Amino acid sequence: MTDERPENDQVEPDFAAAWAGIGSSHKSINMAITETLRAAILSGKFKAGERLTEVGLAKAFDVSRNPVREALRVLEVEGLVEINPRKGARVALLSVDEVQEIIELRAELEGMSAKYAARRCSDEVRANLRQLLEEGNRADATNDIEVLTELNNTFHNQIAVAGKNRFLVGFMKALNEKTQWIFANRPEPNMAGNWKEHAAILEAVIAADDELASVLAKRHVEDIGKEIAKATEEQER
Amino acid sequence: MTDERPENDQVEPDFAAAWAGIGSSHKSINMAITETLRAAILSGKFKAGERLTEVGLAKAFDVSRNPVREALRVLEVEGLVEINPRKGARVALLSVDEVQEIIELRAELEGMSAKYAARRCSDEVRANLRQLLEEGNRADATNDIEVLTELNNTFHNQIAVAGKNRFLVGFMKALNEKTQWIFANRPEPNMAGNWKEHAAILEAVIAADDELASVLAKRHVEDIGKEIAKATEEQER
DNA sequence: AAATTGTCCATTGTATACAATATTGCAGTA
DNA sequence: TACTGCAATATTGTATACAATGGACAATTT
Repeated sequence: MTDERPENDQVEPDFAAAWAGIGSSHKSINMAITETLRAAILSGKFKAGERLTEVGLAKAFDVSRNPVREALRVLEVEGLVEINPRKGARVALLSVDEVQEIIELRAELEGMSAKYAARRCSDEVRANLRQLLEEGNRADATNDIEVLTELNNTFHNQIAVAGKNRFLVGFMKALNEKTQWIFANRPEPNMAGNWKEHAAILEAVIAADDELASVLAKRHVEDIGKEIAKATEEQER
Repeated sequence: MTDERPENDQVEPDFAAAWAGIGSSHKSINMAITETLRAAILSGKFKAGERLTEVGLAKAFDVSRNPVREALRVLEVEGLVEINPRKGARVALLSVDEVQEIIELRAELEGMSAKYAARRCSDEVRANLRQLLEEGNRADATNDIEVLTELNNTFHNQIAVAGKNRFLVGFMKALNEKTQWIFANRPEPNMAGNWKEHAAILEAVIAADDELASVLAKRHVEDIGKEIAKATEEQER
């Protein structure tokens, strides 16, 4: 090719503007559909195994089939959709074994994240975690469920990010989404005492006690797994 | 009617034939393109950061842009391609930090896999691992590089599968691919003694010594990381 | 009745067409 | 020279069209 491209072609590192979609780069339809579909699946709006026809979705979104197809391909890679060539797409199914495997892996990764976070978080991140801890304690004291579930999510994300491994963050995000999905397809489990565990982990991370943070985080996810198992059993009856 | 399809209706593993459209009733073009592109990127046929225009690829494959677009979306989720809305796709870049993070995470996951494999592998799997060990030892003794690199790949996969966690297998596959990619973009590192480490891990797994297997596997990947670091340094000069 | 075949319809796979946006090249100006 | 404005071009985003496949079901055969 004649065209030798200069290497300093990087995207402007102004995240805020890019994120807000202010500049020229607004979201394309296929991305919007991907996000909407993902949210719909994770929240249980589509039943597991339900068929997802391209025309059906295209009509629902009032777009052509192409953006829908692209979204489905993406969601397939993410494991939320299952595509059989020339047969179509369905919402993926999670077997009981797979649920266990998700929890098992998440427990390990969450422990790893907490370990790294305890070792690596800067003073600034530490301050953020402290603030998160206090907010959570307040919400827990007043039993503000709404705020608590919100803080629960930010908790897991902050720990992961503080661990400073982008790929670990990505994997954890995927597994967290799947956990959310599992919950959406089961009777609401008992989340009482959940924040107490989060608080203990946060304190360990803030204190830079990597070993304790790791053990607590791992056990925390295993506890979640037990709740899921219990909920699953009850569902079977 | 006129053309009776041959009874041996299996998917022909010969990519050329499938590409020619002979067995086109099974593999769709977008999948074939995804695989071809993935292999091309991982093997370094495309330079990191290189632009991937839809029309360019479509012409190269002699297809329309749609299958190419779908392939690019998939590869983006896998982290091999970077798409900027309305600007196009390029081969993703791995920073030095990201390379380190990949190795760090791979080391942990490989250790985890080995641990699980040692605990869980059935007698049948154990027998397979024994066979793999012997084959590898033979190839190592005769210094058969070709066979060794092949066995290296099967080694990592077998350990992962023996760990009996599908999601762990998936994550490891992604990280292994990225490692392969890293190697493709750097001077060939020194792989001598590589099989020796594999053999030690296999022996530990076969002996159901989970702790040893875990430590050895983790260290093995860390050694690979050191080789990469060394190769990177040399490249900088 | 069971198995087989043929036909229709729903759906996916791919190509083409057009619209929207980004990039490039260049004329004109200070 | 350096720079701005603007047209020309390249490229992506989306819609539509058509071909190919698969499944359901009636008609036919055994």
